[in-house]
Amino acid sequence: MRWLFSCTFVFLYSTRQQITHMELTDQQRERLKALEELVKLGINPFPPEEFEVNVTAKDILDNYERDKLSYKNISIAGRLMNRRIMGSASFAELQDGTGRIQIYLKRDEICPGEDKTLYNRVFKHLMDIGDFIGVKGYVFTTQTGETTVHVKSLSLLSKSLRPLPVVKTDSEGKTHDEFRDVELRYRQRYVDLAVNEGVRDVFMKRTRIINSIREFLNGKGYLEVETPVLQPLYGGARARPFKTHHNTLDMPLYLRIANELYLKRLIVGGFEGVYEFAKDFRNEGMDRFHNPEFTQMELYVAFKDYLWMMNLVEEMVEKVALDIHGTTQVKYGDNILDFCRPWKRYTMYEAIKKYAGLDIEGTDEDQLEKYCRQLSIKTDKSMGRGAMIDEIFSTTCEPNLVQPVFITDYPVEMSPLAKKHRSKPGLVERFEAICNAKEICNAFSELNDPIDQRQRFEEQLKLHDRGDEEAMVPDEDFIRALEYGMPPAAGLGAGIDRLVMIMTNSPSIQDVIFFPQMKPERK
RNA sequence: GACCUGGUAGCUCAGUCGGUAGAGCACAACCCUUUUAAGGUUGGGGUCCUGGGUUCAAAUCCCAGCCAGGUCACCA
Repeated sequence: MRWLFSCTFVFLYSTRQQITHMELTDQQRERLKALEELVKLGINPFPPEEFEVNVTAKDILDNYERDKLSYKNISIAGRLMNRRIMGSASFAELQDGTGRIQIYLKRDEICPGEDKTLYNRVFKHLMDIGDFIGVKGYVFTTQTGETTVHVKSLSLLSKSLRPLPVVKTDSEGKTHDEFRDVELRYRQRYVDLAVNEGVRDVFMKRTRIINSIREFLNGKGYLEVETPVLQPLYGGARARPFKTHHNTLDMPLYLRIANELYLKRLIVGGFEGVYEFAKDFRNEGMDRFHNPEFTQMELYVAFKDYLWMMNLVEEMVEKVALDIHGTTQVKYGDNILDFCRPWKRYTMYEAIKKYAGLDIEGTDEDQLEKYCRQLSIKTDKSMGRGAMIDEIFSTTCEPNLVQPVFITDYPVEMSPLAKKHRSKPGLVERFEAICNAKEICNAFSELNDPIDQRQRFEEQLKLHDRGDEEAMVPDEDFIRALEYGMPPAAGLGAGIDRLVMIMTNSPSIQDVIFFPQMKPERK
């Protein structure tokens, strides 16, 4: 109780300090003055009472014309976004969670008696753009044909003390003074969401995409699970981790870079289909395709292989496109991407033959190094066959892969958790789905042979000792689990952020993550 | 990490050859009863990212730094 009291006291004290000592802009001072005057008039600028809402902006705009009788007695709340005051009558715009609707206020209707303060003083001078208000009244259509709420009573629900950018759209649909500065938009996403039309829609689509995938997987009978974010050993991907420390246990912990090894332990335990939408963390560079924390959906299904998983991925992503866009064709930048099944499938060797004109099947390291030189790809001694093939693929093929495509059968060195190919030595049973030149999924027939797995980990350890910080560290408990026996299984990792980028035509990963990572503001 | 570009009013942006800092929206005051990027009149508002330097004089030129975006590298 005492600490609560002192916290509250410190909070109030520091708030007052800030308000009195912080340098305020003229517009902030105006709003504080308005707030004081409201209090003097007996109006609480932050009232606690519920304001009962019985309709949304979208509901009115969608249905009023068809069903005018239902909109005689409405109550709606939202943010005041624009005002056009014409003496004793005014138009304004109210924005709620569903959209914007025009409201109409007449002095003598909201102030039927002698006292015109509510209109003349409160509405015209003490309320500002950004304030939350509640109105009651009825819906009508103006002379120019705009569906509008005729206000009979008006109340202030929450005062806004900072000026919101005013974004306007003209009759041709052109946006003026859009809140555009990306740094401000990402740092103050609340403002971005409040004033920029379309931003909210991107994030609503993000949730719908995740729901669509979840629905699909639940429909197949797979179980959504949760596995540790804090891991004593990081594994399941090639990446540098974030390291942290547990005080009581006095031991290092890592934020997960993947959850693969935990989900496979669950397959060992007898679950036959498990998935998780996982926040993963990778301590690497950032650009418009990489945020240090990102969302990956991983799925493991017993008794299946990577060929089966390819069909599932096609079905799943096609469903997402249909759920979000109603068609398999999705506009991204200058391209129309078509997710209609079946997608093209190339082995990695076929892709390199097609796009680089090189036949690398059966080539030795010297020959590959020569090819790399031809393509001006830098090589070093740590690079084996696999690494060079991977490099050749990413420089010559990937940029050309715009339409969704599966690339299959990767070199074994790059895939320490994938099962060796049933018929092609040196390769593993793995595929990536690539779209718009970026990987969106990665999957394999999971390696379930504990002896082979131990050897792969040992190979990785050698790479690690040579200075490869991304090489995987051996996980003895995982091997122990495999030794008890894991059924054959197909596994998948799907980059949710990148899928959302594509489905929402967003050029940067920061556009699909509410609060992308940023350096602190200097103050 | 390297290179390129940018940072000016609350927002969006101009700012010429180095010579007292500009516009639109927003804000304040006034007018206006169906407007809609409402309109009209008047007015206020600036650490020109920060710190140095050159100069009689710097938003502007030079150097260093901070933040952001882009390209590359690293990385899936």
